[in-house]
Amino acid sequence: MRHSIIEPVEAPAEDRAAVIRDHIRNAIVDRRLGPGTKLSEQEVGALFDASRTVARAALQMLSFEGLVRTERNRGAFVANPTPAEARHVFASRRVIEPGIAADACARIGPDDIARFEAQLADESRYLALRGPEARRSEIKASGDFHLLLARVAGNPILLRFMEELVARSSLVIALYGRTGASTCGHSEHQEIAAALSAGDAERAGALIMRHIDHIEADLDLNHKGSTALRDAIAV
Amino acid sequence: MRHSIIEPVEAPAEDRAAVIRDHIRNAIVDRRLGPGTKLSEQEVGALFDASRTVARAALQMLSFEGLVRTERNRGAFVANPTPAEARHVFASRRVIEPGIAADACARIGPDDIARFEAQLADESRYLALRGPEARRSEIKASGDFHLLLARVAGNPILLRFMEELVARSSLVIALYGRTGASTCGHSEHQEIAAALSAGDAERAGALIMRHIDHIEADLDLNHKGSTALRDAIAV
DNA sequence: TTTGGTCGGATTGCATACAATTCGTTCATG
DNA sequence: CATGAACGAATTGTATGCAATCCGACCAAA
Repeated sequence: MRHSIIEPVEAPAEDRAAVIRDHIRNAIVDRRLGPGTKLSEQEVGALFDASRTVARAALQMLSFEGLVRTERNRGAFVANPTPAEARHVFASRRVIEPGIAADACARIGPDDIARFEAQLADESRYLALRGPEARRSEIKASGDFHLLLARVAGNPILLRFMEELVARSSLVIALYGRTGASTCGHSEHQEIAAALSAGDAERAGALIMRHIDHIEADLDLNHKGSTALRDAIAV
Repeated sequence: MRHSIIEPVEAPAEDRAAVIRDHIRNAIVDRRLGPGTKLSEQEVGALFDASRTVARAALQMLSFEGLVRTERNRGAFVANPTPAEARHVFASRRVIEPGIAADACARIGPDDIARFEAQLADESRYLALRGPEARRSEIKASGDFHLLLARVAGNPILLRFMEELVARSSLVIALYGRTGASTCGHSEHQEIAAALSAGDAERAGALIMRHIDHIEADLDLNHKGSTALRDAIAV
């Protein structure tokens, strides 16, 4: 009944650009769109039955999130992070996530714990499956864990920062990931959730830190940086 | 001569929307545009001799930064942060800035130290002046100190986050600031810079934390939250 | 084969026209 | 006087047209 006053009965003419943005972002995070893929305004618009204006707005949003790189008079492309950018992403996560874990620890409640359990169950399920499709879902779920953590922390600003960082991490892993170290990640997620449930903020922070270390250690961030002239002389 | 290859001789047809965005952002941070001010697309466009399309793009950027709130079919307004949002801003800074200070400590060099000194000198200069004009410059310079810190840290992602947080802080201070506690802030900036120069990351982090505490303590975040029905029943 | 130049298609940047929505005003009614 | 409906001005949401720009194909010359 509590919906009757606030929530409109029908869809409130949702922002179409945001819908397009969400679809494309999911496609990028799920690796259905590889780094470097061209995203033409006309094509995107046609795909969602919208004009270039709306498609352009969606691409602009994605460009703010760092998932899409736009070049003037050339168009928008799925971002192709350099190793340096990849390191920046993880350095940012090292700065932010321990603090988020501490906040989450202070605010976590029974229903949050239930959400964590559901999340971990999802991860286990995907982990059991095989094939590229399952692997994509697994990466997605792994990111969702960190977003759940941020949501529990209860700070919308930090949540938005984490959304950006998690999405960019997916791109980085797609580009530089070596193996399925995500299996190792799952048990770490369990430990983190346990520390949170126990209210041990310090331990949760330390575990998160180690977890990020492990994710980054599984990347191959050397010599892939395309020794192109362009990068060599880049200012 | 090193400019001859990379940098174009003429201005490279800079993005006009970004120019508009920067102007409006400065106006907001400098308090020339107060919270709640309507920013009509037509007016903004006319002011910069551009069409609504470009003005709209600029407003969209500012909306992503949290400086402008857009309501569908109603338009864009300078953000009017609630006390809760204000607390989120400072909570985010508490999470991020100590980490930035640590990174800055690890990378700081002689030229950076010189920049800090120049920055502190600027602050002193504005502090000596009187009048609302001087006070605006003072607030701006105070924010610039934190941005310089983030720039020295060398992580573009965290720098962008800090740009957003500093800008929103200005709004919050404009709304809820009590007195000129910024004077107290200046000596703290000096201490922080000293700790950085000495390479004492731990002390720098602790000082930053206390500094943020002091800034927030000078705010009056109670009972100003407009006990409007709208907020009372907000989901 | 490689280098340099020109042309044409395709795409973006921007301005503008039209449709949809909102809000203040006016006015009729209880 | 208070309430509510209806109208109209103003503003935003969206589509589309035109000019500017870029890129690849093609071709000529060394």
